[in-house]
Amino acid sequence: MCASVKPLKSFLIEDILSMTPRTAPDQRGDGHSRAGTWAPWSDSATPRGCAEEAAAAKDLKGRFSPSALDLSSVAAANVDSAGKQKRSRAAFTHLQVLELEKKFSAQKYLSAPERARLASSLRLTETQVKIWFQNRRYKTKRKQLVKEVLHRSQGLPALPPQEDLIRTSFFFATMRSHEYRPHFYTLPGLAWKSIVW
DNA sequence: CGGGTCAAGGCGTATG
DNA sequence: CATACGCCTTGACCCG
Repeated sequence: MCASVKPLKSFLIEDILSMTPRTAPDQRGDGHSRAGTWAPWSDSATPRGCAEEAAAAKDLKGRFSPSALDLSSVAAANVDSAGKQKRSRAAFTHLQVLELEKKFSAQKYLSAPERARLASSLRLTETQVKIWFQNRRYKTKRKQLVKEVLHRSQGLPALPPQEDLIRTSFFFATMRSHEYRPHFYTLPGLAWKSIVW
């Protein structure tokens, strides 16, 4: 597990090695994290597997510098000036995402043993794998919905009424959820500005 | 600086 | 009751 504390822009080895273990990122009161599998430092005081993943980490849509060390499962947070813990956001490596996508294309849901296996092989926590699959399913669903709406707007066959209703309501729920995403809002005539999937 | 992306947070719900 | 899921929403980060 290659963890880091923010600012994430620092990829210096000394920065990373100087980190101290922190509390789990998902000490949440809800079901997302009850597995309690967060143990990035569980079997070593130093990050493991960073070197071999560093190359793969170069990509990540060019977000990180070429010299970036692996930021996978960087479920780290630091403390801001107000003394509050800053929320963290892990950045999975290209390799990890690749494997997750591969698995996802094969199956949309994982059993607990499968999740555990995948998590350990990718050096992620089970919670991270679980959340990734959840987010991935939702993303797929959203894409699919918008695609259908676009198709229909182009005069393709309509869905059966009931299903239609469900999907329409879901669509507008999606619209609501993207209140701050103007590209969802040029709806009349569906002159959508920037749907890029 | 605004907008896009995405991991994670939050809440309601289903299941055993 | 514990756990996982769906459905958003938030917050950190990146890019143009």
